[in-house]
Amino acid sequence: MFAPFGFARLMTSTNPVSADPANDIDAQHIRDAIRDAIVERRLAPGTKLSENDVGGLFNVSRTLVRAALQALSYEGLVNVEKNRGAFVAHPSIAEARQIFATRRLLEPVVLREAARHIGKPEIKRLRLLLADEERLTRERGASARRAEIKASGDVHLAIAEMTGNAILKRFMDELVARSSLVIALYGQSVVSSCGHSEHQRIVDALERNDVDTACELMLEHIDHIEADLDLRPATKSSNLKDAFGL
Amino acid sequence: MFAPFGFARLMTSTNPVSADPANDIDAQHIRDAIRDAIVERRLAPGTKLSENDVGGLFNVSRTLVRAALQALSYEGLVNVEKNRGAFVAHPSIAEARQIFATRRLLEPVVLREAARHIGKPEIKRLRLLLADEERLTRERGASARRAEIKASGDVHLAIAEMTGNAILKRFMDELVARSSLVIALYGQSVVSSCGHSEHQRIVDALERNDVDTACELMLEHIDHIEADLDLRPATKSSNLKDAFGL
DNA sequence: ATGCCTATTATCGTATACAATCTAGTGATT
DNA sequence: AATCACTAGATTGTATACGATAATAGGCAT
Repeated sequence: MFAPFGFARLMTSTNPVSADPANDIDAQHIRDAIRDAIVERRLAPGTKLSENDVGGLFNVSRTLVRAALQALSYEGLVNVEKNRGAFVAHPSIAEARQIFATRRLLEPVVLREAARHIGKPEIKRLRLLLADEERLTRERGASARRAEIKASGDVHLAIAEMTGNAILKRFMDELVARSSLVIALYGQSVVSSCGHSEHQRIVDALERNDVDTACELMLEHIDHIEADLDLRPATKSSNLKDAFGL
Repeated sequence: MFAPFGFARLMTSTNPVSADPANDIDAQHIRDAIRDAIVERRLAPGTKLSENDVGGLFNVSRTLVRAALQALSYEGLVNVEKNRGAFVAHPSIAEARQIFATRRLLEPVVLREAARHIGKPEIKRLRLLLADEERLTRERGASARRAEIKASGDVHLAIAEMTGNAILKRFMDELVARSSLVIALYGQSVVSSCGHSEHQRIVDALERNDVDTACELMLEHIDHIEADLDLRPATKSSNLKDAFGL
């Protein structure tokens, strides 16, 4: 069987790999490519990631693909089922709630920690990200939509990076990536036009050194994202929907 | 070259593997064995984990060993250097500080979250862990010492588990494991006789539902652990020490 | 037509093989 | 004596091969 449906989504359109002469692709490269594809929702939750098919796309053996999939499994973006294969994670409603619960717990901590290291240049960098995000909001097309999703996460990650704490940053990496998966599954609106202005207000508060307000806004922001999800206890149709949508 | 120095420390003494008939060892098994060895400080930071040697110990091929080492690398317990091999992590002073800084940020959050789910049975479970810990404190010998180290971490992990949040729990898993590594490297006293009574007071506070005090005690506890470390900027001897100690 | 059983095929799990890279040791040169 | 160059050995990186497991399809009985 061939890659069942547009597996080529895995590749960024500007980066054809087949017949690439200087082709030094390693496991990390593959891992990043798959993660980007998942986070930008080019790969739907539940999609099977066959070792052969992925390897074929990148012109590498299963060995490297396995390494990449194993790493992604550790990040919670991929589920590896023994003797069955790897699938793009398909978080349950309980997991979805847990991911957002953890964000509500961690983001204020991150924000306060970041605030201690934020000065003029950091604010400037955040403003640039916000500008990017806003520009994408106004553009049309699927590609802009994907970029917007990524940009929205990047704001949170940039703040995490400003803590200067690599561990904290990595925890946030995981949470943001998995959130994207949850939104892909349970999101209702195309979201984030509201999300953007909220980011802006958070940065405004940071600029005023008003960390308490920034934290409150952050919590509201997370609440709004979660409110846009349909986390009701699985109208049984979800099973059917999977069968068809896939 | 053979396993340079008592590589057999990797194996738990009660679990001989060679010539084991029902020998269904997988990557996870190896990963756990190595992690336990690191956390219980049977393997010194910086030790090279040769794929051949480890594979030989478990009677498996390099394939499984590589998978295990890769997973451990993601947890921060092992550093994999390209084309050079895997080494038990040897956290720098900066990393050590970061690990404890992150614990100071996270543990209060974890504690408050856990407190919401803690009732009589949870307190009872913690008391049991404390009893174990105290018993080990009084026992003599290296094996009791190792068990004590593990027991001390288990108290923190049990609390994390009581949050009911698997993600948070995993974050704490990583932090506690890496802390053990830092203590192995920079610890001065054999520690933890003080640590135990501090755990006890934290649980006491939890039992009284006095979460604020529990958090304060937790922060003091972490401070005490860190205070026992020698995190001065590297008397250059550390390089020499490696050469000899290994 | 439905359900159960078996044979086939595809995919994964692990070991092995070979190529690329690093390390150590030897000897020549300054 | 110290440094550099080079070769031999060991170790890792990646591909491939083979056995094990699970999904699939076809035949038979009900």
